[in-house]
Amino acid sequence: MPVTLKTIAQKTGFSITTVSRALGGYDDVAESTRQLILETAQALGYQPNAAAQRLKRLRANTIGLIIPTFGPRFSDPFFSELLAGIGNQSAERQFDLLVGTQAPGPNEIDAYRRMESGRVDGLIVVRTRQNDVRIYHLQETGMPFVAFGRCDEAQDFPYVDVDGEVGMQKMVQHLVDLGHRRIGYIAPPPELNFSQHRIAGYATALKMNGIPYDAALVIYGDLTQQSGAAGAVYLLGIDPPLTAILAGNDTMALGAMSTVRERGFVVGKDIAVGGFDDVPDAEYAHPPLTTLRQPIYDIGRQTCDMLINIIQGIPLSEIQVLLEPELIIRKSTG
Amino acid sequence: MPVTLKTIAQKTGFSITTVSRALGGYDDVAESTRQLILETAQALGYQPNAAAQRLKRLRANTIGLIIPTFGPRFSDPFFSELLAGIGNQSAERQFDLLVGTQAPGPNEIDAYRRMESGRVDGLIVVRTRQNDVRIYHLQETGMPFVAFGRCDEAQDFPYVDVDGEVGMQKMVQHLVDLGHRRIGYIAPPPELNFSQHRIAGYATALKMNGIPYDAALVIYGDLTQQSGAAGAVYLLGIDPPLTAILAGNDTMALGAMSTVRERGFVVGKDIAVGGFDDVPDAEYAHPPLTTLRQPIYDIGRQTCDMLINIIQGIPLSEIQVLLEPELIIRKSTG
DNA sequence: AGAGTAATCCAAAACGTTTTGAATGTCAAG
DNA sequence: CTTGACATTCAAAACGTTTTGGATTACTCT
Repeated sequence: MPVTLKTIAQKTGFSITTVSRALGGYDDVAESTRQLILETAQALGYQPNAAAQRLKRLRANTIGLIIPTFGPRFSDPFFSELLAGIGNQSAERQFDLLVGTQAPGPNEIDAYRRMESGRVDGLIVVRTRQNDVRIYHLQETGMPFVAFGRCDEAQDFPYVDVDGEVGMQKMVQHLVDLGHRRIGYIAPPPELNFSQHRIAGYATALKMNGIPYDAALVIYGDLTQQSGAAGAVYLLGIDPPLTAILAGNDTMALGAMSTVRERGFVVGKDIAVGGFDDVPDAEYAHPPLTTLRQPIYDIGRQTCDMLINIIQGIPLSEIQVLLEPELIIRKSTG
Repeated sequence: MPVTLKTIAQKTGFSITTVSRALGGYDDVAESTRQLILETAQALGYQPNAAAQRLKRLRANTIGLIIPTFGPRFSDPFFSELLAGIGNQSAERQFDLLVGTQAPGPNEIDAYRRMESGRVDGLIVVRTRQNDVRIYHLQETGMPFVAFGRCDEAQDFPYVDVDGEVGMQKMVQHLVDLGHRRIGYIAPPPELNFSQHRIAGYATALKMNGIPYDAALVIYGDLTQQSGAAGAVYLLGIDPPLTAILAGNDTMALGAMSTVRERGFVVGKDIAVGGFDDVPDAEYAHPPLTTLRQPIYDIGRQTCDMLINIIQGIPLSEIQVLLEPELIIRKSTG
């Protein structure tokens, strides 16, 4: 028998209207009345019914996030940090966080559709892709969303991201400054928007240093540690030999490090390795990984904040936020 | 202007009642009527309003999970897998998953309270502790819950867990069979219920092999890689020297491996290292980590299933499930 | 004394769905 | 022809909250 406004009304002798107005902070309730009602509500442990509020207000006060979990062995530190940021910020803004788990594929759109019909007021979209069907769907339905990931030429939407191009330029420049000229790159999947920017940065920096871009030194991974390990197997087999391997994210870089060591090389001495993200594992890797820091937790908070502002009709100071990653030099590059 | 039952009613000429009954599968609607209503609903893209359904049914069709994210650098592969299991199963059972992020501490109970008031029908509790205030709170409020974690003597509730005691016995026996007699242990925090079972298993197996239990060879970590690394620093400083280091979870074991290598030892040759969990990182570590496998993804699915069954009044075949972990022997023990 | 204003309180509608307890029409049996 | 049963459809209540548009009373000013 949950406590409702009716319960408090019966207990205090005021109407449901007065109780609602007292609890809601309206100024047309006598102070003595308000105090009595507040004390009674507190004593009875009253909690407003979320369903009733949402029905009346036509608002869910909930945001949605679908994590692209690719399978039972899903493990990506990126999402741990992101979820921590989003979760903390949504709680701070008094919004609920509805989480789904669905990898890209034929069922992906269904997962997004299931979050509709009054369940969420907006969505955070991660790892935006070229001609992303999720984006088209959300734009078509008018569902508010903010992306952690850039848009491409065909789609335009609010986002937070880091400038992968600038970041990769810094990383390549760092390696060139250390004397490297044959630098391999394990790129994220090409359909991901940020992949192209990171490859562009890699290519531009090589060019700026008079080093020809060689497509043979680039292999695509799928952001997992295994694909990084496999990518390094390929890259280490190239002749003339490479002296550095970069990866489009830390997880692949850590995988690449495993292969480098497995092949008998010393990471940072024989082969330099660099990543992107600066997930916590990067710092405690052996050796610690040189990487480009994107503040994943803060980005989580920021995309959440932006989304809730859009939902609440609060104008954004910036609709598209591109952050500059910071080069974190650790022992994996010497 | 969302499509409602009223819209369909106006379009088809039937009442809201008939539309609701047709869509709800009642058998007192003429077949031709039902077909017309279903087709119209489909054509209009009708989605039932979740708030209205929940208000009327007095049910949220949502389960809650609060992830103990300890800070902005939160990264625990255990929760990635767990979330994937819970998320997939809740979608399969057509329940929403509400996620909060809150570390243990003074605000923890508030996070649980915020999930009440009609927001969720039940909760999954992870990493149960001695005299867990969360458990007391949920039992007091009558909120259904299932734990991923055992109960202690003072509390009794439905759970799924792995038998840490049996697991650690297998791991210690494996090391003893390899000739190890001085085995250090980096234990999880003592207040966690599973920590005691794992220490008990470690102590029992030593005793069964005639090796005295030495409290000086046990240090507590906090389940993070850093605490594993620091624990190994302590353990490697013990005289006479240890030949093996065990950790209460893989993440600490991986941290310990870093320290072992940093000190110039060869993991698996000079110092054996073993963990618990078998998170994906364990497999791809360098060297791959010997560990005890608990099927985290499957446990996620199972705790979710049990919780939804409790919510729906479906009797559980087993109220407390204790699984036997499987010893996965990899190169980190030689 | 009367009129106007302000303070305080409340009834009822509304949100969109589900369910109950009907109403209505048709058909068959007596 | 009448009655009862069955099939099909529907009005209204209910869920719990918020908000609108009042009603009532008291006080002040003319």
